[in-house]
Amino acid sequence: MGRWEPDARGRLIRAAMELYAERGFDQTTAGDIAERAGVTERTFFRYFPDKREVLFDGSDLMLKAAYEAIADAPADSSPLDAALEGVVACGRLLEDRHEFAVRRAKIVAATPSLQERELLKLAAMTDAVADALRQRGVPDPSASLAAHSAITVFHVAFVRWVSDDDPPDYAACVADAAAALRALT
Amino acid sequence: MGRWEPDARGRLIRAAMELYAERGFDQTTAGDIAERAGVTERTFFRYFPDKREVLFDGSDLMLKAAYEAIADAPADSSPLDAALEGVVACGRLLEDRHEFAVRRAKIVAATPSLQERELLKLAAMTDAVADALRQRGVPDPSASLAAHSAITVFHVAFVRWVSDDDPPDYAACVADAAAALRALT
DNA sequence: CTGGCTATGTCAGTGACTGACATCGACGCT
DNA sequence: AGCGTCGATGTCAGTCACTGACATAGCCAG
Repeated sequence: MGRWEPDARGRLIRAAMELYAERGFDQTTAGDIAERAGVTERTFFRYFPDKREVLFDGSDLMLKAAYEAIADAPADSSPLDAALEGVVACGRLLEDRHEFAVRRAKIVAATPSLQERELLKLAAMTDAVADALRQRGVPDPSASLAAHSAITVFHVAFVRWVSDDDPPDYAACVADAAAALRALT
Repeated sequence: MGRWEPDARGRLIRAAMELYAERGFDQTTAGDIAERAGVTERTFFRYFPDKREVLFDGSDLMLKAAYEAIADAPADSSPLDAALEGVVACGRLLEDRHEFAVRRAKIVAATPSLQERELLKLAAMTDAVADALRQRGVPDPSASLAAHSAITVFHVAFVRWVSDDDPPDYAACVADAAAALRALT
């Protein structure tokens, strides 16, 4: 593998999480992270296109999971129900990592620049969900609106899941949020 | 006023729009914008905290407009209806400036980094709407979900308003999107 | 016409990111 | 064992976003 220890990527992610939590995102330089991970700043930027992306490593996995879950949803599901299947599938990727998610969420909440990136990832998920719905024959603007609604549910459920002191499981948060959404209209 | 011509801020905004459209956001330096506006790079950063913000000048006006419209909504409106009043109020700030909005939207669509900022502004609007709803006594998670739904409507309506060749008025786009949203459930 | 206030200019510095090039270490081939 | 290749890393120099400290120019009040 590499020149020294294996898993430079993993070491960089852990080092970044530690440093962002200890002194804050803005007070951490790329060089700091690299040093703690035992590599060079240049190597950091070979693994991650920028300082923020290091906190969003598995996000493309969630995209795929959502897309596939929607493709596999029962043919007679409503657009919103199908989209919510995607959200639930994403949730399964999170269940095991509650503590990690909480630590990460605190860092993101403290830094507008990281919130921007998080919102961009959510927008990418929205697009993926909308595409998956169109693939099932759902026309616009229903596809787009159902996608936005599903991601809203995902978002609201996620916020509750990481901020509640006594964490219910993520699927329950999603179910509650979805029910509350339907109650709105 | 200033040392030379008045309205440095306006000149900077116009210069930035031109340059971003001509060569793209990434190919434009802050110095380029300042030069075209007849000031120094340093002065640019006195008016705007960063290169992106120059495209989001009136966004806090929309925040206030939304908040106040929701506060003034009829007491018996449903949370979602009240939130949509806020969206309609924002729309009134846009009606006159369709051409500007289209040019701006093209620039934003071409640049992920600007999309991030736009999403952050939408998130700020979501928070403002949710606050306004809570002020009316709407409890969470309904306030949050209604706010997200209203901003979804705003967003979907806006995208249609700036991409349709034959632009209907913004209020109509909002009404259509809201109706489609209700039809989802 | 003088002192103060505000918008601007100047300058030096930090840090994110990039491209070009050198080097190291593992692995396969002979 | 010796050799060549290749991918991961290091080194270096450069651009540009952004910031703090300080100088200066026009304006207005007295």
